[in-house]
Amino acid sequence: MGRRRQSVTIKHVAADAGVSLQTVSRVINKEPNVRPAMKERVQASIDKLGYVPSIAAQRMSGSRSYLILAINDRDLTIADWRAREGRDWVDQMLLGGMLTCAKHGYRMLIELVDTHNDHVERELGAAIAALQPDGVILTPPHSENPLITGLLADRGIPFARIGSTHSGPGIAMTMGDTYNSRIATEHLLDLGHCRIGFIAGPKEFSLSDWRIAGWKEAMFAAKLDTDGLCERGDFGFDSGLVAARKLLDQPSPPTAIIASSDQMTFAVLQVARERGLKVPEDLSVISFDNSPIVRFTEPPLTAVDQPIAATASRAVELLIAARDEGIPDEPVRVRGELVVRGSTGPVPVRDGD
Amino acid sequence: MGRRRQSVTIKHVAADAGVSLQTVSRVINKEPNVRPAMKERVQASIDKLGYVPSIAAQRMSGSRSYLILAINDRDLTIADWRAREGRDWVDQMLLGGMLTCAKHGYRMLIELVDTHNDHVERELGAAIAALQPDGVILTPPHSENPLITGLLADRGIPFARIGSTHSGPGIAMTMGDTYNSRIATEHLLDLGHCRIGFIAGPKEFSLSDWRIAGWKEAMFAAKLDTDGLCERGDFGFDSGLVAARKLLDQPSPPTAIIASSDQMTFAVLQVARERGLKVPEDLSVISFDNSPIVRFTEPPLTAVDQPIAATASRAVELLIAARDEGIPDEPVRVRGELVVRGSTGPVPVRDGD
DNA sequence: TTGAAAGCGCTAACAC
DNA sequence: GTGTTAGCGCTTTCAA
Repeated sequence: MGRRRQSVTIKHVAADAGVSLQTVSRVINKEPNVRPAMKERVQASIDKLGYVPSIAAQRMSGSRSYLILAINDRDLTIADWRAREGRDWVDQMLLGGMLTCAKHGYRMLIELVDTHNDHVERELGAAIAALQPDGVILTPPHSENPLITGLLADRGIPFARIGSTHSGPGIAMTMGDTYNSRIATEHLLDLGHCRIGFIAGPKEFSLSDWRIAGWKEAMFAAKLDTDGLCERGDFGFDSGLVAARKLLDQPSPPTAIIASSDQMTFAVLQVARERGLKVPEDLSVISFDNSPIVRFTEPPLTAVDQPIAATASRAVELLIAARDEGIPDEPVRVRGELVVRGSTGPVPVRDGD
Repeated sequence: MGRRRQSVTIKHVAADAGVSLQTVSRVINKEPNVRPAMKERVQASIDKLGYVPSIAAQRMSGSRSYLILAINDRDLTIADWRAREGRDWVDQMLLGGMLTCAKHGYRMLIELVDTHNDHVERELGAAIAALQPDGVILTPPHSENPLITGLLADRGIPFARIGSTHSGPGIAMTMGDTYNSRIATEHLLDLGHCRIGFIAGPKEFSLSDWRIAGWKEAMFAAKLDTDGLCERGDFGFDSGLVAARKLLDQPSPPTAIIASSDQMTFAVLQVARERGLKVPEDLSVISFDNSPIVRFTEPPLTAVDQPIAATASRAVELLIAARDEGIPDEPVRVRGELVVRGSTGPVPVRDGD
């Protein structure tokens, strides 16, 4: 195989343009203090020779690595991939992240890290040491893992915490969970629903409670009661079954249910089917996530779309800008939207009312 | 921000262990000619200090970059991501590729390249120059683009051509299209079907014809006629409609149809619905791809599963091994399998027969 | 505004 | 078996 060397290096360009390496470097990095004529001459050589700087060399000499690391939970991600149930969280991150990276000459690299592991630090530390990324994007549940945020802060690497509003190091970002939950609730209120149940996610995720807050906000604004209308699940199907049954077993059951994940919403659908409740005639249902499959259920689900791509894109921009401009000290909010499909309808008229 | 330096370098380890840099390097790279006791001492220092080599530095010194580049078609990939229709081609590549990379201390990086572009070479050349990957995975339609394969061959970078059996540079790999198509056909033959239609992909993809070949093999083996039973589409829904109508408009229409993509299969389903044909009672249908959504149609589709993860994983292994062992000169086949669901059934008994 | 020198962290080549 | 030297391609000093 033989050792591979860069075919065109900064030296070739310098020789071709008849200038020093330094001048070429200045042109590459768009530094000031280069006479336009000089700049043009160097650029011409660059184009002629098809020169592209080696990021390894750039990184070596203490400059940027042009790498952004997107950290995802290993087990969750692999489980999703293997399940092949159409969840496209990773794809949406790539869509938003990669394209924005490309715009700035950066690359995005996905790294799977096991949160529930004693060696989180070792794992992440190794990735950092090996890759020397210029920025890191953390997704839940990593975003609020102090071992991880601490490590990154120590190393002085800019990072974004998606799904976290804590103050502290890094860029706090949310996908507008409170807002999203509120507009979902308002959609149901507009349809005349008064008893709106909510199936929340687990406490470990901050966003679980933000979503509850959005729902309560809307309910309180409409002067409606929320007692007994909130159950918790773990985002999974089975937990959704339990929660849905609890909600619908009440003497005065909800006429609409918002569930904090697609899987839990599927569970609501199943429980409704078991009890002969038609969706949306007897029960309206709204899902969170809006992953591809929600269009293939019967009926297709009205769902809160998580703006994953937009958030990843914004994160990349902020991370790249962090070098020169620092990071915002307020949480950055990227709002989602409600996609109305067939699972929500007017409140049913109750027999005997 | 200040320039970030590696916190623990090979020097620290060398100093801690009281040996030369070279010895540490030898231990890292598992080279022979290091006395076990020495090796142990060095390893102890590595562990103690939590040392991880910088891949930038490794790459700089003419060694490996520990990077594998997976090239995908830009437009197709972005369109899939935006459409959010659950196609998980990229995820499956990551699943197979990333995990196998990780096993060997490599990383996989996705790069989007526009095939139908004059600057393919410039685009890919830039990625190569910037990243200096140790290997490249090409997917259709890049796999058979001579501009791309030529460039890679020139640069001496090992690469895998998925979906290509051409001889020539690089590792030719297939996902067993002929075989897959044959077993799909045989499944239908076992169910008693004799008139089995086939909707192929476009000529630009070699695999289109391999699939036709597999279907014909099975049909010929069963001494059945294939005349007028093969139409071509472009993998898209609309082309599937046209093809399905042509097939079903015949005086003696097929009782089963195999379509070369999920979208074209959906089209078959729709045409069947239009004509009041029940699936699978009146018409059996088999899809290629087995992307997540095929489980959500009515009925769920019997489908040929493309072993994307397994192929990516194998590609990574071969690419990493290429450095020391060279590449296989025969095409590497990774076989898919037929996933039987609800869209295939016994041949219908025709009225009046 | 430009250039020269030093060094980033590591490995290949060679010496011992 | 182990150490020494030189150099990868680039950017950061600093000098002119």
